[in-house]
Amino acid sequence: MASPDSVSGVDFIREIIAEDLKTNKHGGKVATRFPPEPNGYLHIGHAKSICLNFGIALENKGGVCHLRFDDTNPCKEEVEYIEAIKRDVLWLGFDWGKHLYYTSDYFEKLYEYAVQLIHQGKAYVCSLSTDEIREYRGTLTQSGKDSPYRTRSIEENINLFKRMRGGEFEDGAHVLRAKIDMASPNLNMRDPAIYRIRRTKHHRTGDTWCIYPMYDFAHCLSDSIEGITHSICTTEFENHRPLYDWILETLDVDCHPQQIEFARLNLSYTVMSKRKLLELVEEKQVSGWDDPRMPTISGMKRRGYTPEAIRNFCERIGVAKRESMVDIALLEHFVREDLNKRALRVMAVLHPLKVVIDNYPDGKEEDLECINNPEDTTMGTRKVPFSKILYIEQDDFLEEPPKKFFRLAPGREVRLRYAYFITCVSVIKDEATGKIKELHCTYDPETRGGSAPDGRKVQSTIHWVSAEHSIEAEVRLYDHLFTKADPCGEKDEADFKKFLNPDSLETLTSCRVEPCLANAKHGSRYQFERLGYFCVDTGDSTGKKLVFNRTVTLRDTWAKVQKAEGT
RNA sequence: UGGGGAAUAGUGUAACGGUAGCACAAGUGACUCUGGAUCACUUUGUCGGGGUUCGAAUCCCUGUUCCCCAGCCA
Repeated sequence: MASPDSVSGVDFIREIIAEDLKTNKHGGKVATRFPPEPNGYLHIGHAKSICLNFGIALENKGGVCHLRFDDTNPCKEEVEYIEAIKRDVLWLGFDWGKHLYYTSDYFEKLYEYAVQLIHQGKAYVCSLSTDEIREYRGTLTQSGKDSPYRTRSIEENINLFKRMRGGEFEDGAHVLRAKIDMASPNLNMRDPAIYRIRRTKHHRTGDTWCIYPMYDFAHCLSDSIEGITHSICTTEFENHRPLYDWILETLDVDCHPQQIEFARLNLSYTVMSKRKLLELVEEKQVSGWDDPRMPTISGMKRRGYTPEAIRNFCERIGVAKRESMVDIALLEHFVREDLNKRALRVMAVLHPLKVVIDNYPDGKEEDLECINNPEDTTMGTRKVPFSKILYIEQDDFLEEPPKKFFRLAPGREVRLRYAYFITCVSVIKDEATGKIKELHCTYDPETRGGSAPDGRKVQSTIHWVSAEHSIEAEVRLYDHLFTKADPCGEKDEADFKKFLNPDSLETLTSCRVEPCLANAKHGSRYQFERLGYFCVDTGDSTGKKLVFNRTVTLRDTWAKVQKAEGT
């Protein structure tokens, strides 16, 4: 029996938060955080987390969400990533306001906490080597054994820890460990390392430090310092929660946030780990982190996806604990849904086929009125030039049309969108190859604008551009990055690259687009009628050479028919 | 018997002892100057086995499967 005020239909995390609010657990406050490590670009999986954390803050009165860079490992982190991450979060539509933090800002405090732990007899300096520590840790089924350094006196530990900070030791010589339980069935509790020596320049603190806190130590305390109420992370950290809680309890801090774990997002036909994505970037399998085929936020942005579409997607997939694989078709659905409402329609011919209108006067040209967006008439109309010689799509003509093919064929009449009805009268082929070179058609002057006064119907409407007036453009067609829905499903982790899709990028260099596109701005999005959504590439498009990225195709029932017939 | 999680249409996610719902995908039809969009309709599901109950996806027992953990990564 559901109580009338029970929260239902929301995810389990929001349910917990609503309950906490009701019981006044955190004094009515809601503070979340998004804590990326600046060691790579953000991807759609991060978008899920961003929407969750910032979304929760937005939904609750007085709620806040901090952006905190978890920069505790100077070996892997770079400022370039920090800037990229900030840009991507903003682009997605979220704002941390004044709440921008860095774990490195807490290094001094964290050091003091570590000293306090030593004083409490709850941490010690261990001088075992990495290999020895591993040996002493035991295995999943066998308990570990105590380090011989576990019994060092507090004074000795303090002295050693100070000298670690002072730079007296080489990397790896010592490590500070929490003194918990080497027999714990949870390996994270077997005296985890909390500080290690790294004589590496940090991108923010420079050479100030040569010891750096580990994630487990830094994260919970950073949350606590910032007054976070709900620390939301992914399920692989579930095993770390006892340690998270142990540190905050042992140190007796005022603020003890609740860690809650949810399942990370997996998307079909792509990979979702910064390590793997970095590998693709470094091996030049893609042009960079913002390659439009990448599942990164910057890649999707360059591809033409909108923040709204991504947010809608994140909302729709929900939040739960079970491992799952979301169909990339769902993401594409939200992209289409959003773009359908807002994208300007234009005509573009990707694979041009020359068409001569035999009975159209030489040298004549006229401007025909076209609707910019039938979904939104406030977007108005534009004039598109028409003339005797046109280009249509090669796919829109078949010399021997199968039964369900409605487009142009010898003797058949179709409509040129917003223009005239035309009838194909002859086909000119290359004598050597047999390839169709051009079509000759006649037009019906009575059908100007696209409708016939006698009311006769045509089976289809095709798009076109005027040969003389259209401009050349390069168009990049993208397909899934991988050929396999789950490229990481193999036994061998490294095998994912076997499934890289060799056809994920097809570059078309002789496309013809409407003249109105001559001054199209970087990133602006269009629907090329009957083809899909495209945007002006921000990287390579110039005034001299227009470059478009295909964001996503239109739903294509003809393609479906063809597939069903096995052609 | 290492420990920690999770199992609901093809996919994802609701239902918190009371009609298994929603979205995508798939299919059918209507409409259409985009084979687009839109609209209507349809197919498909509670991991297995026991039990409690008038009634179980939900509670109990039991089995199975999948994921995570042996970094001085996060």
